[in-house]
Amino acid sequence: MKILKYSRQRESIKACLSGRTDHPTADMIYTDIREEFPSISLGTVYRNLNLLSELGEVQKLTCGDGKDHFDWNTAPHYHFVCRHCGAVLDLPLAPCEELQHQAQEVLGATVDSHMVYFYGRCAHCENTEA
Amino acid sequence: MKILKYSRQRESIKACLSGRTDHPTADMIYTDIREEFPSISLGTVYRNLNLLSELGEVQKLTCGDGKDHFDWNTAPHYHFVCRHCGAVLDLPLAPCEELQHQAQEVLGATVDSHMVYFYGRCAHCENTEA
DNA sequence: CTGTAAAATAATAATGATTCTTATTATTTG
DNA sequence: CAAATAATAAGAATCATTATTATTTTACAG
Repeated sequence: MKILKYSRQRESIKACLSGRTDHPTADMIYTDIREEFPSISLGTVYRNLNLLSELGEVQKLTCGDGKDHFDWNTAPHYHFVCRHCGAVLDLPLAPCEELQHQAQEVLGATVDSHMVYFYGRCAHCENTEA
Repeated sequence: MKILKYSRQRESIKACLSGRTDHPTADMIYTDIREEFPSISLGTVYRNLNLLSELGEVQKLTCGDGKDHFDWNTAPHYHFVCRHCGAVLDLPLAPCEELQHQAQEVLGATVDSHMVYFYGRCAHCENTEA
């Protein structure tokens, strides 16, 4: 495999992601980082996010809104997606390992991970708008 | 709401989807249907699939491979995605309603559905290639 | 039947997210 | 420091999907 070299841009992406809990998209991270690196390019953000996700330092979420979201927390956990405002929230619930074992049994496949997405209206949207 | 008028193309899309269990993408359905309707357009396939999914006659799956897949079976059930060959399989497991209730409790949100995707290597890939 | 209004279509342009290409810059190492 | 190579910025290219528009179908009333 390829040798990784240090880059300020990659560090900045990591710092950005570790500092937020809102599961930003590549574009949101790009917007954020341009404050510090006005010349960073969106391609760099994408390349590094994919690299980090392959290295297991970051988790990629495909929650169904057409964009990839990124999560600094690589521990298995579930997510909720608000159909109204688009927010992606962490669920303070222990992931069910039993489910994964069941899936493996029933399929005769090797199952190494699973993702759970809940959909609905978040508490905030429930309380503000009709 | 808009009144639906009959269309051979839509019927053909429904027939195609109901006749397969491999959760095809819009493009796969397009390829299939062109045998019967050589002049059908991809936009028509997309428009009808989205229409059917809004009507709840079809389920849209976003399993993380960048394309939407479609499922004739609208009953809640889980899916497995083979990271090697890309196959999307149904899981013969009862979905866990309890999970959804837990999610709702813990979030104070209205949760109306959830999706579960398992990832790994399917039995077929496990047995054929290294 | 025939005319009319609404819906659906084919063709194709447009969009949005993501990936790729290339020339240049930064980091590491001898 | 200088060579080797990874990472970058800029922008072109790609892929999936959605929007536009002129034309064709469908439904239905007279």
